Amino acid sequence: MTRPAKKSPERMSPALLQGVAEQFKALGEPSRLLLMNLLFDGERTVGELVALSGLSQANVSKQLGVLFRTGWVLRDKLGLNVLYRLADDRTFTLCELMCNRVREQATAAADRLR
Amino acid sequence: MTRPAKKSPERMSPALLQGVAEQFKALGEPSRLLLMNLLFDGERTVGELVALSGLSQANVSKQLGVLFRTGWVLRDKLGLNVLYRLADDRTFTLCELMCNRVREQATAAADRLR
DNA sequence: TGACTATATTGCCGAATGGCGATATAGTCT
DNA sequence: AGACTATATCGCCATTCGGCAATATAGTCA
Repeated sequence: MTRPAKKSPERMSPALLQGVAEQFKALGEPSRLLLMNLLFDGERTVGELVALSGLSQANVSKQLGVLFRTGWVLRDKLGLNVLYRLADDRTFTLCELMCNRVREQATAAADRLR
Repeated sequence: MTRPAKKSPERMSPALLQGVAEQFKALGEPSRLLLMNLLFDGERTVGELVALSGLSQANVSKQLGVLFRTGWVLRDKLGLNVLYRLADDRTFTLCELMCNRVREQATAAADRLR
């Protein structure tokens, strides 16, 4: 091995690797991302999210469950309703980062076709 | 609806939603995350990644293909070898963000058990 | 109490996906 | 050319997972 080969910054433990992967995976689904995006506006009940998203009630409830278990959203019971809201400020940073990436890739792909 | 209900900042288009989801999904797998982590040290050939990761050659090649197609890594042929390297500086920011999240969740969970 | 409403859960199915062994491809060396 | 090496791809299997219809749960109201 004659190439530079920087010194390792820090090897991620298998457990951390698994944990981080779960976080990413939770956001790696358009339906869940849509729900997160709707929650950018503020807290919403499940019913509101069903109406706004066009997804089925069962599906919305299921995907919210995933987001809740992975710690991306919080919930409060309010009478019959359940209010969901974003749990982490970093959500905005994250999504902006990814959106920029996707947009850059799109323009790069467009340039490649010229 | 009597709750605040902020004005929508911006609705993500279905295409953007899909694109962002693909980005997240690509990182939502421990094996791929491990490869990315190994590439933090600098560029590596497939063979080196196989040795360092403990994954099979076929699997490493496959997962690198996913990371390449989603734009997370770049590759250069060098004789018989193929050198892979990270394609996006944001990778570091992203992983740090997620790692912090996971660590916070772990300590929070630990506190909850006291 | 019983009727009603909002949400969660269950069972199911089809599609997508990670991993493996085997094989194909492409580049190197003599 | 032929032997060899590094990487990519293929076919397969087992598992995971999104979505749906139906049902269960829990809270409200009269």
